[in-house]
Amino acid sequence: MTLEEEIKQSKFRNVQQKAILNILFTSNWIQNKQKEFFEPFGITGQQYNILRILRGQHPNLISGAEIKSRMLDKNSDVSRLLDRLIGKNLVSKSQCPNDKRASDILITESGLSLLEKLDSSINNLDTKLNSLSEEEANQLSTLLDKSRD
Amino acid sequence: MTLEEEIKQSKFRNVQQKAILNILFTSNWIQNKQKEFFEPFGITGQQYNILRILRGQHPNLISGAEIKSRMLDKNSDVSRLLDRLIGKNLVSKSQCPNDKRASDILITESGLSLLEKLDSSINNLDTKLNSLSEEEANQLSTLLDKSRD
DNA sequence: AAAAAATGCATGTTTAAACATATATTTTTA
DNA sequence: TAAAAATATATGTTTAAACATGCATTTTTT
Repeated sequence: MTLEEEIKQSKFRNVQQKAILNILFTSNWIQNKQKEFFEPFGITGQQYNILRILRGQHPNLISGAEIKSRMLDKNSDVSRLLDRLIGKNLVSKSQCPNDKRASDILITESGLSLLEKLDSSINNLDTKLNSLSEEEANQLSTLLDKSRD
Repeated sequence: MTLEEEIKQSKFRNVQQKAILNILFTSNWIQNKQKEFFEPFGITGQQYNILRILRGQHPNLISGAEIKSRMLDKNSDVSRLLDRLIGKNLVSKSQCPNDKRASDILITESGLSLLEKLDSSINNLDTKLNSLSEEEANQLSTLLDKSRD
């Protein structure tokens, strides 16, 4: 289904504006699919985003600020997102000895094994979320990078 | 700045996944710019989305359900979004005589004149939000449509 | 070294999103 | 036509996002 059909709109100010609406619409569409996917595992897309960052870093420690700088949504309330993950025992936190303001965040064994469970089906999600060829996917990324210039 | 730089990540499961992250990141980026733009006018992006739909329809009446079907975010809480717009006197609501369940929504004069004020600078926003050529913008829309197949 | 600025994080508060449920009405089905 | 299903909206409740502020610590400036 094209954007025009999805939002029942046939006229746009210009093709650039149409592309913007399409980005916003597609982002919502992706997030809805992700929500369905993560729901049985008891986490949200944002929480998954943090767990993935922590695994990428594991077994190194990482601060909250560093996590924030790597997130997709730069406005995230990392402090309370981490609280929720700690509450689920997926993440642990301790004071950083070198910088007493900062905290050392680490993914727990339980968090790692949750991610492993997800790994097996995450490829299904990728293909469900994006049916482009390699070349097309690369083109898309290039255009998105360029559109933010 | 490329996605890799923006989220400090150089490896992705596959190019499709990278494209997905880029869509989500770019959508957040756009929404942040829009928020800045709309802030002085006292409305949010979603509220603007509704006002635009209502102007497109004006002077015809339109139901809440029909508005919802045209919105970018299909999960929108249209009922309370309309309440807020009515509170600002930008929109009016009455019971639909043909279908007593439904409501007839209409943009007010005040709503129309707000949109007119926005029109003059909205093109600046478009160009700020998307620096692609016509051809590239079309390509981008095509790829996004295709990625949702 | 003292003062000023910046940083990392927590937390209070307001606002909105998410989710479920309720109600009235209309449409469909049997 | 009576019963069942679907529709349009409102609203209660829980949860999270948004925004601001505060505090301790570190870094920079003078």
